[in-house]
Formats: sequence, C-alpha cells, structure tokens
Amino acid sequence: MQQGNALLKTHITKRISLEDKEFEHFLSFFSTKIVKKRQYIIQPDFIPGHRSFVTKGAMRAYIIDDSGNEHNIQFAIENWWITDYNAYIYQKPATMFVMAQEDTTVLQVSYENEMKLKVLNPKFETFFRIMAERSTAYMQRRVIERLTLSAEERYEHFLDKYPSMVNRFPQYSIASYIGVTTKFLSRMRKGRLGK
Amino acid sequence: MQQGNALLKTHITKRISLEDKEFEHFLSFFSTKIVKKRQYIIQPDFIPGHRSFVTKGAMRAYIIDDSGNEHNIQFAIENWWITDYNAYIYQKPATMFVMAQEDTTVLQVSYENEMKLKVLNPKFETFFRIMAERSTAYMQRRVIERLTLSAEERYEHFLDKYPSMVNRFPQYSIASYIGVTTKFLSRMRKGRLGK
DNA sequence: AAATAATATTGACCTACATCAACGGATTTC
DNA sequence: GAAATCCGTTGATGTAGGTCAATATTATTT
Repeated sequence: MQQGNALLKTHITKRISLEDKEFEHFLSFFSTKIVKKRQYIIQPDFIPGHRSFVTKGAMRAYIIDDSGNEHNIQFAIENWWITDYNAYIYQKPATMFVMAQEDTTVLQVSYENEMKLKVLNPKFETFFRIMAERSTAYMQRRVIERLTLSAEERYEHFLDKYPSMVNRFPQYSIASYIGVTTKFLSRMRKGRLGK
Repeated sequence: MQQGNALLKTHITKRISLEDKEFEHFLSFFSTKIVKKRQYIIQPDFIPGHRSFVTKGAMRAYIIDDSGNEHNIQFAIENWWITDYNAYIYQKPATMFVMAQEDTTVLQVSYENEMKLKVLNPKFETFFRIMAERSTAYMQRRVIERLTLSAEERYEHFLDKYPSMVNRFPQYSIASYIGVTTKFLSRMRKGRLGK
C-alpha cells in the first residue's frame, strides 16, 4: 500500500474500527492529487468540489478581507484535513483560498463521493460525525482562547500546541491565525528573546 | 403531543426524514426538565451528563476566566441546543456554567442515550452528524468575524442575525459574546443613537 | 551569482477598546 | 414597599496592539 494511503488508514482506524476490506472500499472513493508549492486547490467564487487529507506537505486556508488584509483560517500538514468548510458543506462559492505552502500530496474525496460513503456504510457516517464533532469542539476552544487570552498568551499557546507548524508556515500567517499583525508578533518575539 | 415535543420533531424532520414511529422512538430517549430562572444545569468541574434542547425559555453558557471576567460562549432560546460542548463530547469536567436566563423547559438526552441512538438507527447518526457539521461551520464563521470585523460591526451583525435574542439576554452577556466590555458596548449604542 | 520576490524587523506615532470609579435606574426579595 | 441586588451609563484616563514607512534578511528564479 502507498505511504499516503497508510496515513489515511491509521487516521480512520483511530476513530472507528474497520476491516481491511472496508477501508479499501472507503479509499476507492478518494483520489490522489499532487499540488505544487504556491498552487491553489480552492479559490473564492468557485464551489469547493473536495475535502482534502494531506499525506505529504503543508497547506493553508485564508481569506482576504475588505481592507485587503489576509487572515489565515486553517493550517494543515500531514494527517490534517482541509477545505473551505462552510463552502464545502453547503456547496456554495468559496470565500477562502486554499494554497499549498510546500509541494504537497493530498487524498481528495468529492462532495458526491462523501455523500455516497455516508450512505454506503453507517461506519463511514460515524467517522464523519466524529470528525465534525471534534471540529466543533476545536473551533469552540479557539473562540474561547480569543475571548480570554492576550496576544502573547495566544502565541505561546500556538507554539506549545503546534511546534511542528511553526517552521513550516510564514510568520505572518501564524500572526493572522492568532489574530495579531505580523509586526506585533515580531515585537512579541523580540520581547521573549530579551527575557 | 406536547408542545415542546413538537418543536423537537419539527427541528429533526427539517434535517432528516423520519416516520412518526421513528420520531417516537427517538423521543423516548429524552426527558423533559424544567429549570427555574437563574438555576444551573451545568457547572464547572462536573461532567455534563446531557445535551439540552430548549423548548421554552432561554439559557446561556459562559465561562469565568482567571481574572474573574465572564465570557458568554453560547445563547439558546427555543429550538436551540445547549451544553458545554467540549466537556460533553469528551465526557470530561465542564469549564462552563449553563444557566437558565428565564424559567425554561428543555428536552434532555443523556450521553449514554445519545450513543445508543446513534447505534440504533443510522438516521439518528446522520442527524447528529449534520448538527455537528453545521456547528463547525457556524463556529468557523464566528472565528472569521472576530478576525475581520470591528467591535461595532460585530454588534451590528449580532443585532441583524439574532434580533430575538437581544431583549432576552443582559447586555453584558451580549458584549462578552461578541468580545467587548459592557461599557464599550454601552458607548457604541449611544453612538448609534446619536446618528 | 545576480536579480527578484517574499518575508521579517524596527522606530515613531496612533487609536480602538479597556480600566477605574462613580452613579442612577430597574428588578428582585423579603 | 424598603432594602438589596443587578444592570446599564458616563467621564477621565490608560494601554495593548495597530498603522505607516523604511530597511534588513531570506528564499527563489534565472
């Protein structure tokens, strides 16, 4: 079996128990896509056709607001899923860019195939349900952090929680993810070094 | 059928199609609870045993941070679900208070019953999956708003989107929900009137 | 290896929003 | 219906973090 497929298998069987055959069936609804650094798989105004599981490389999803500022919404390295979530689940035009930060390989499932999978085997439905529940919980923690922590605390927390991300994404994208400007993040970093 | 049960039925059948019998089965796993104004159904350090669907009244979920400041995380009036999401799905001690803002009636499902429902009928699993997906999408929109809008824009947006909430919850809870202090919200409101 | 583009740092200044402290009105409680 | 509690407003002042503008630094392309 391919390296990347094995990652998806491990990912799924951590959440639900599957026979080898069932996983093969699941996998057959996915296709492998190679994305070069700086290429986009989702762009504003186009309906996102897929949800992508990163098996190699790094991607990020960001929006550009009315003032032209970029805000990173999501990062994804190996074993993470990425898409424009709102646009994907409601099948409406994207507002985000989803871009490869490095040469990247993803396993993609189309919206139609995902729907088929959910019907085909209740276990698959369960898998997507568990993913969605955990995503909600995750997003809620993010909202809470933003409400209760200072910029510096949010940055510390990011470093603690995603040490492997820090060196793979530009600092300005991390800054916007935690909700500060690049310049201020730069200053905070200097402050830390000074201590 | 009770008034409250009918609300739950409408809520579910908007999302999945169910025979009357199936709904009765679903409902049989719920119990009705009456909560007096200012009473709590979830408190920090206790594992939340239930997820609650409001059929009458209003509740809200909030945390108190290390500085003693209250941050409202969620509101719920008729037809909304409420719980401490992280604590409920991972069955760990709550960090939130969930309090009745008015005399309230809820339909509650216990964690164990919810698990049973998900196994009993794939349609029920689908229902919870759809709920979770939409919650994720909703929470992501909230993160994006916080990143891209000013305090005033967030308040305007809240008024637009939840006009029915505004008069049922104290202003300080709405302020903390959108991420400003009561005092600043008060000033913004004055500003609006001045225009 | 030079040229170009992308990213990060820095200093001077600014502002959206917070904090402190006091008060007034409205609800709730007994 | 008096007392207590809760809730919203207001003025004065403070600060975390933003903006503007310039310059370093680091990758990428040729």
